[in-house]
Amino acid sequence: MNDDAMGLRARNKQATREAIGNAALRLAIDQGPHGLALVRVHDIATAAGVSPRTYNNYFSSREEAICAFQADQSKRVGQALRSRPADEPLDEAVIAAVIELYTDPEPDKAGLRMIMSTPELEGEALKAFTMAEGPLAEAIAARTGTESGRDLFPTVMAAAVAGAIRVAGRHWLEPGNTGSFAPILRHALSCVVPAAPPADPQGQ
Amino acid sequence: MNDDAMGLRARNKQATREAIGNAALRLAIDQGPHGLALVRVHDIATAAGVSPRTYNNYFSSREEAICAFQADQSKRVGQALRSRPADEPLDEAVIAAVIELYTDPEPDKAGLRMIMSTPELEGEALKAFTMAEGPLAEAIAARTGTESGRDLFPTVMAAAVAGAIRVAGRHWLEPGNTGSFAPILRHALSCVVPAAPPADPQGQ
DNA sequence: CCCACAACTTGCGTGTCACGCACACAATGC
DNA sequence: GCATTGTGTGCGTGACACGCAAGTTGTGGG
Repeated sequence: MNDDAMGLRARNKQATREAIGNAALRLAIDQGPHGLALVRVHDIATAAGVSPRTYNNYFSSREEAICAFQADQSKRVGQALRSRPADEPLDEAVIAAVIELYTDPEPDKAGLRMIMSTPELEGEALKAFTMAEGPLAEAIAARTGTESGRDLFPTVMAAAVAGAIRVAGRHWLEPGNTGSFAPILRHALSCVVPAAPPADPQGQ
Repeated sequence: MNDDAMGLRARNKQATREAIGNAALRLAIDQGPHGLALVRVHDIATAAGVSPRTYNNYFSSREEAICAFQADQSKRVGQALRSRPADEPLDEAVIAAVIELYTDPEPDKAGLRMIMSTPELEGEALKAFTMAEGPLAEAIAARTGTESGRDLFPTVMAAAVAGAIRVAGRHWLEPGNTGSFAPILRHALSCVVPAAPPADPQGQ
């Protein structure tokens, strides 16, 4: 998938980035949402097998490193929509793409809970989710034909979809939601995607 | 409006908070989006007439101080919706409330541009806009009757509206948009608010 | 196969910052 | 008036982001 057409350099770079991100997230989860200040840069770097100086060649703050996995996930939403069949209606395509992306591997609940219920991470978490908007808006515009008159539509819809994903995630984390992520996601998306017939109106 | 029923303490506190926020924003605008690192805490505190230590009794980062005005504005969205007549349909009420809030005093374009086009401020800016979601969701739920089955609807719609406001702001700042904020805002909101008949489908 | 070039990692030094702590002072309630 | 509580301020500390200048490891041409 990404082994070819990528030199050794690029692969190593990707690997270290993921190593640092995973180390940061793991350490943060270990300390819990109330002990984030105890996660030192030195510990993250050591756990990832790099020097502290290298760590901040990749990330300029602990928060950014911890939320990196969500940021990378968000970047894939546009691609996911583009890989849907071209004749599929926009609403169905968006819902299918998002659900597919977020259920192939179901998100790590501990990680999601960490970044969504830690006040110090709120800004970076929002940045991470918002990263879906740009590519997603372009993918939507590509489908609708980039109607210049309704220029705002793709961008606004992308923002709405990103927001729905975020809200669905928060809802999924609430105690008592032990089921899978898919139905919650579908329900949330059906609130903002135009003319989307919810297959399960009862949702939660 | 807030002079009565608020002790001397609370009023002073509010005043210093605004003083620090305004000073931070003004200094940031002076340096421009590329010189944010040159805005020192000491300068903000001095400009606001307080000590640096007091500054960070109110804000724990320069970014937070700079974006404070937008955060305070966002907190008023819920209130704005609640003050709409109860018999008004939800879609019209939301659009009217938001437009009213964002055009009574039209937003300061320099300030908006500062917080929306400075990468280092992205996280805090998103936090500021997102602060509208909680109160707004409650206000929406109060109108729809807090249907427990479609529990997600108010939250998702609030997120969509907040996103639309943010996108509209970004669009308004683009060079060439010299008109007022209202029509752009209306156009953006009509993309996410259900069954909203756009009075001007051509928008931009 | 070897070599020059570019990219990446690392250690060090520096300026800035957030925050705990202790104290002075103003506002509040009885 | 007086005790209490909340707020402003100075100082000290620990951590961090980042520029700089090596050393080290991939990359591509001859």
